[in-house]
Amino acid sequence: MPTKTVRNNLASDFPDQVDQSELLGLLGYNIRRTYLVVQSTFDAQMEKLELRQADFAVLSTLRHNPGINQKSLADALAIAPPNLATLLDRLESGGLLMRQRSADDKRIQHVSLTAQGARLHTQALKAAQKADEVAVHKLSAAERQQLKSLLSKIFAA
Amino acid sequence: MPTKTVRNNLASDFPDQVDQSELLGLLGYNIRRTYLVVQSTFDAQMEKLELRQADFAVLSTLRHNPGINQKSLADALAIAPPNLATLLDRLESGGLLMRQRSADDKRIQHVSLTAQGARLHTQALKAAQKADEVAVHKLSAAERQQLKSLLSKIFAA
DNA sequence: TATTGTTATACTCTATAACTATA
DNA sequence: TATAGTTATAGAGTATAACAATA
Repeated sequence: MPTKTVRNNLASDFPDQVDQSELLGLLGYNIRRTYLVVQSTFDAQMEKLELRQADFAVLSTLRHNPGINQKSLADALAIAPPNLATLLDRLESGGLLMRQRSADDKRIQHVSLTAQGARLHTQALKAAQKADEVAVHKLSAAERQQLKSLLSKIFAA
Repeated sequence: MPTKTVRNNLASDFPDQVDQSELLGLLGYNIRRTYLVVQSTFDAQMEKLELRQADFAVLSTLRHNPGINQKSLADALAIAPPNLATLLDRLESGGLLMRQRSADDKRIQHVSLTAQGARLHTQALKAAQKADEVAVHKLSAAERQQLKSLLSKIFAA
């Protein structure tokens, strides 16, 4: 094999030799890289339903908390209120949810899924579970539980 | 205490009652929420150095792989080449790194830190380690190692 | 023809300021 | 005065297409 060929491949072969030990020693970097993988797996599974990550989080929360107001929804999902407003506009236009002004306090909007929204949530949940399965298929059930427990210690209030 | 006050606080108190069990049952969502926390902790620590997450990843990789080419750097850090090009432009303008056209293959740029870049990297590493410490302070040393090991099973090739 | 790197561009996500209507 | 929600907008992050230079 000619030396030239080896030299030509040097650039693309280099990645295997890249020393990333410093970055990989940082938990934050491991979480970042894991998030990138999980995110793209999720998006791939959810593509056919035309739902984004935040959309699914909203559908799921509405399914289990019908009539929740937007402030609570925004807080629970860590979405800024202006961004939630436009997200809800879009899902409402698509017939997935309804907003109802509170009679007690007319500032408040109560949000609920429509029947169509509930049906889509059922499908979306399956897709999300499938994405989870694809992303963490290398982990045993015990390891998955362990990972969830460790992560929740970091982000829980 | 008047009933009215309680009713006024209902909206903001609702979050504590929000049922998020479905979302929290998904590992992907746990990783997403953890990433948000870690990211903002990192940004807070790195703010005074005016470095973004990808900037630090580049400085770290250059420190340990001087003369690496942009293709390898892009692959190693999962950054798209056009985005890496502009990122390097910015760091080069700031005097943190140098690009040197390869003599063997004039398509290739070899990238290295300047002395100033190396000094900034040293400070940035301390900030990154501090951010790690702040984010995962609730975890024991054994748990941190365990978490790192579980995460790397998900994102490693 | 294929590869490295660049430019231009667009799209999504996120953050902030200012406004309304209600309380 | 304070809060819920909205509008408008700006910024950062990411992705793609097209190109120049070189192999």
